[in-house]
Amino acid sequence: MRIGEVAAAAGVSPRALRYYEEQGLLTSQRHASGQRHYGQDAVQRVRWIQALYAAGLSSKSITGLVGCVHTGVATDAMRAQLAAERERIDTQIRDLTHTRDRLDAIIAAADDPDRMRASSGCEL
Amino acid sequence: MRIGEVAAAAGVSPRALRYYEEQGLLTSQRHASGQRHYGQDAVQRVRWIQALYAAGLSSKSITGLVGCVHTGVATDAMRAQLAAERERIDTQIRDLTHTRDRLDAIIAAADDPDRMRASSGCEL
DNA sequence: CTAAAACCTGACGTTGGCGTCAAGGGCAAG
DNA sequence: CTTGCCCTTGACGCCAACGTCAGGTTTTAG
Repeated sequence: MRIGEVAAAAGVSPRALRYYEEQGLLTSQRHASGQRHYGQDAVQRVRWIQALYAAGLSSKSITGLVGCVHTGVATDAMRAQLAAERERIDTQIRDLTHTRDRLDAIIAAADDPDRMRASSGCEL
Repeated sequence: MRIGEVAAAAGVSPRALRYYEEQGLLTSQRHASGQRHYGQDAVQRVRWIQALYAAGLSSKSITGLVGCVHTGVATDAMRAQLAAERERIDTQIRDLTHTRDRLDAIIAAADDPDRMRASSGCEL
């Protein structure tokens, strides 16, 4: 697959894929003319990278995880990083859940004029 | 309370509070000399603002919500925005949960040499 | 064969949520 | 009074994940 195809399939821009390669997150076979060529699994890999970005990991952290899984070898430092990131994400999920619940309370108040008036300044 | 006290209590910098005021997220009483003065509730308000930032809302979105709750009046547009943000956060929670579960699988593999070897290239 | 579409490298632009000086004013303690 | 900490505004700095433009090559469709 060429870069445009992979980008379209993964829902990102070609620029993003070149950036990932620059950061060491994604590799590609180069055709004689210099054009990049990817295997089918590149799409899943890009989606996974996107998920990790969405979870707040930096390029450097992702590089570590990629190297870990790629080589099939996990050092203690890698295991520690995996655990740390996992905990960070877990905390983030709890915080977001709490925020969502508070938003639900505000929405309930906004849908009910009586409670809206009664709760003036309740949350904010 | 003065700006430094509020900042310390909320765990942010005074600079952040001035920035919030600049964005219309936070108001303050001004003393004759120009110094800002806040009520007790400012701390909770700042924590709430932080939670919304952490949930991925922009200053402009937060301004809308603040205005909504502050005036005690919710327009249809405000209700729509509240619902939209709530859904965004809910989706984000599901995505993060999925990412965390995949990380868990990788961690399990990394802690078990046999599965580590067997799953070479499994997720990535 | 040719023209459009897709690709390349390199480099500068963007955005948001502050950090960080710079230069000065105010106020309680010793 | 003065020392020192906290406050003010204004302005530039920062960083990451790309967007975008320039200027040139390659591949593909007709």
